[in-house]
Amino acid sequence: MKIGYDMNAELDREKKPLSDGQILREITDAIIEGRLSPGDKLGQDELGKVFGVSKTRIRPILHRLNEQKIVVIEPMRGAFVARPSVEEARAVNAARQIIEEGVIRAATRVARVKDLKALREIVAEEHNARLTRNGGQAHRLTGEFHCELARITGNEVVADVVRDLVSRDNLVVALYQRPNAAACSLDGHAALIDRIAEGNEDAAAHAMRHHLQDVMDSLNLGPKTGPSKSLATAFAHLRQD
Amino acid sequence: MKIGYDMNAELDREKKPLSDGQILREITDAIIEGRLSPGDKLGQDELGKVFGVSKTRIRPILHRLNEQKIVVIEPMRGAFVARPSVEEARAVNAARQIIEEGVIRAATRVARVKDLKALREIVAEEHNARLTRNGGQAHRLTGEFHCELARITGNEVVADVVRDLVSRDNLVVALYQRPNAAACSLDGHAALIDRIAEGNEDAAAHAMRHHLQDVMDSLNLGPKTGPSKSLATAFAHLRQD
DNA sequence: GCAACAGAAATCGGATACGATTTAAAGAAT
DNA sequence: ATTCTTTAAATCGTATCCGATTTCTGTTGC
Repeated sequence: MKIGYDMNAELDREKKPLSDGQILREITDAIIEGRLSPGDKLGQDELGKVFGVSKTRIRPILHRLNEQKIVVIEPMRGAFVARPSVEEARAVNAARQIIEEGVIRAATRVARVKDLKALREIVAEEHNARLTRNGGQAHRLTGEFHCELARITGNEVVADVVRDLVSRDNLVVALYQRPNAAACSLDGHAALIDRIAEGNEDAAAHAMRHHLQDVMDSLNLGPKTGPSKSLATAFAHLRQD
Repeated sequence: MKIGYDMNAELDREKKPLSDGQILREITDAIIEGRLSPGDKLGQDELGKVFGVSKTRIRPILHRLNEQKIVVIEPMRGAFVARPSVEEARAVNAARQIIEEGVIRAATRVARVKDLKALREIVAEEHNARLTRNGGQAHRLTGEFHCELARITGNEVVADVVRDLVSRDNLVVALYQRPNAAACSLDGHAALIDRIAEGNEDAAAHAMRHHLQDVMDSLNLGPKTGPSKSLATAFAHLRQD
């Protein structure tokens, strides 16, 4: 399809110069929510058309996603939605077991009552989301629990690292979808809070490792290839006709 | 700060299209080795001239450094060498204490004889570098020890996280380094190896926390402002006349 | 009929060009 | 003389353009 300058006439009607962060979020959401499947091509020009910007702004965004391991870039070929291997999925989970052990140990040492309260609040929200069949929200809150745990350490750097890992793990979980299994995370989180409340550092660390391992075991690590969808349909909600 | 005027004359004669990774390495090295001081401006055009490329390739590199917190980017103003505050320095060190505790615990569980050998090898190199008054090399190896420790876990993701943290900490140390103090890291590393060899996970974790704390305490956290140098002199070794 | 090859179309990576914004400097007024 | 205003210079962010590489397609040969 040939594009001309007359198209801008329609676009400026609803001024939409999306920021880089918004475009990034749109793409990541599209991937995590399954509107884009692993292996799908992310053409620079095509994405530029979708978001109404030039590929000049698309390219660095794709590189950022590449650093987050959400997309892969093959030189002179283009960008594609990452197809995380089973080994990679295991590696991310193992990394979380290693790093979040240190995190929960530190959190256990410094946790105050209000911190436990915040954690319990998140678990309660998780419970509600689960009851209302709000899978997406529940999924998000599951990650939020671990981020909040990192926040308890009072260390912004640690929180950032954990957030990145959780985000990456979210992608893995979304791709290796689990039909129903997710309740285990609720019990796991409650157990973690109890161990922290007890001030038992070793027990908390042990519980964390097992909790993450449970999440890993609940995944379906068989070969999974979803159908490829077009970029236009994946971002259909952005269109204005 | 004035720049050199004579540097761009003979650059077009050379045939050296450096890769993005090489340019990235050059800039980070220049910052960590002190050839560029915190607050120095990193002009896109100027850097492009230095490396013989267009600013198109410089910009994403600066953004990557920005994500690593080595440079800061102020919108519509430009990129500058990061000037980490004392709080930020403490935060990075604290993050390492938290995360590397998990790392050394995992490493202690799985370490084999060859792994210990590799660690001792690095310590030996550190010792040599210290003897030959090779401060830069010693400094680099100090970080390499921790990266190797992360590598023992067999987890690439963990290794990447640790590498980022070490790189960031290297910048802090380079900025707040006291003239002489650095020998403590040698003894600290040796002690860490001993604890790992003993298989004593708790002792290893304890030693790691104290080792990192020692490094922190050895810094001079008073206000420190180094002299600004020009980009031309900072990358003078790249010139070929 | 199928495989191999050649040319065309498409797309990526990079350089140049241009408007927008900030910074620096020069000039006028009190 | 100092300060405020205005104007010029520099630099950033983005769009457009161009060569290089890949992929697709149509043809040829066996």
